[in-house]
Amino acid sequence: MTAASIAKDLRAAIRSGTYKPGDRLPSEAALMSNYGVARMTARHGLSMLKDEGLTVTRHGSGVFVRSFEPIVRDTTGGKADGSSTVTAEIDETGAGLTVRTLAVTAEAEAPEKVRTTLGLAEGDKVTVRERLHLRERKPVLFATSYLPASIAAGTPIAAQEVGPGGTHARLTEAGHAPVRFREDVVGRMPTIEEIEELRIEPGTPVLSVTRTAFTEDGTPVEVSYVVLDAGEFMLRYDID
Amino acid sequence: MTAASIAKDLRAAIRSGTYKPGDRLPSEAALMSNYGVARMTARHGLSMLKDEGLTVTRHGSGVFVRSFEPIVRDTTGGKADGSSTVTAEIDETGAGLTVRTLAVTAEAEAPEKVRTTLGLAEGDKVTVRERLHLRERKPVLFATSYLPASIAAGTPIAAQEVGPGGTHARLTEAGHAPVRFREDVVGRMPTIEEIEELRIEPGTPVLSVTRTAFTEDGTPVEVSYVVLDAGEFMLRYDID
DNA sequence: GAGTGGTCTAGACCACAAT
DNA sequence: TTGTGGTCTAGACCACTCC
Repeated sequence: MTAASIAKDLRAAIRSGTYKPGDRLPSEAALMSNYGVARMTARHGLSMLKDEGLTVTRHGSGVFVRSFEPIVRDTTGGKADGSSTVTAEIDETGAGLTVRTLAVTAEAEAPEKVRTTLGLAEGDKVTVRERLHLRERKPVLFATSYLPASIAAGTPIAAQEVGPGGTHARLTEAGHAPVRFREDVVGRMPTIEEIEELRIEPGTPVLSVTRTAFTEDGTPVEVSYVVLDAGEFMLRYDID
Repeated sequence: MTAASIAKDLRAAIRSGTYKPGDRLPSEAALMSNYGVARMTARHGLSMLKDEGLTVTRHGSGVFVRSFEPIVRDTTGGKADGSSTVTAEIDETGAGLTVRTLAVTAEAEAPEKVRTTLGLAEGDKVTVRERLHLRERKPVLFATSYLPASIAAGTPIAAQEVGPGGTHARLTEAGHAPVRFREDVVGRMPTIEEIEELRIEPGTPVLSVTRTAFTEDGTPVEVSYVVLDAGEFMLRYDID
């Protein structure tokens, strides 16, 4: 019962404010002598806090209390001016958040899942856009968007630079204005790839958002798979 | 590097379908002899998968591949008929999901956070409702709602049974129809209390939703703090 | 009873940080 | 150089599951 009780004590101390965000917790050696336990037991106690997302460990320097200052990703229904979620994100946080377009493929095979969502036939091609959002150099969001190549190929959507207003503005110009959106949100632990790509701290989940855009007549024109570092974001939905 | 490589091998085997949801992974003893490592090393490899939410361990019986079949919590903007999110949840999943009202307090002190959100003065009382949602006996969602006692006290909202249509129907009858909602969603690891209350598996995050309901003139009439087992839910938002 | 995971000990060597 | 966390070994005892 000792590892758990070490964790319990430290957790209580963090909650009560004895240790504040950024503070260093007692070292493994200190816990060993304070509690009279073996090193693996002290470590286990500390690792529980890490798995709860309460602390971050810095090799060679210590275990520190974590802080949470989320970026607010505001997804408002109201403004039907074509301003996308992406721009909303940038506006919200100002200069701190930057977007990097990683890759654009004008015509690619559609994965099964995408084909079903977009209602495409086998063999139909899609335009793929991959982008990464960074906050102060740290990657915080990774998104892959798929659009029917029959709509997007040959437009700026299939180019590296989409132009002002983003893909939604281009879709509107092409007569496929997206007016309804569906976002499916799940929370889960990151895959190894996501841990590397987003440099996610142990004990931090991701939010996985599947976003589908529909035109007025209900035709899906874009599906995006967005993975966000849950330690960096709050999703805000304003409804009705 | 051995614990990590055991995890890597097993992870790959799970992804490729060698081990399917519900299947049992090799025991610690098997991994010890297969990889020629000490028990703690084999355990550490397995614990990585658990922390990723890929597996569940059953004491005395083995380590098993986990499955994910989410309840869809549909939060549609459209239907302005007073049907609440709660009923939507029930409708979605049918008989599997039940709601239990844990406690109702007609007049209570408002926590600082609640007072600010609802725009109350110090000393103003609130009506508090706590409820728990269960899926096949397992608790999956815990919610605490706060309403100004000046509105709710003396109405069925402050009673154990709110009646048909829920609190929103009662608010509408009382001339405080909630028509706009804000949901703030964050993902994080559960607290110890949440792990116990919702019986959350290790490696499973929670979704924490702060929901605020506003009347036509922008007055907040209810704020709810909802914690969902992320291993059980998908949040769906239909926008515009 | 045999097999499974849960916890703990006591010690070793390594890698990184701060000084 | 000293102190920090990261990893691994070899063994012990316990608690739970299934036959």
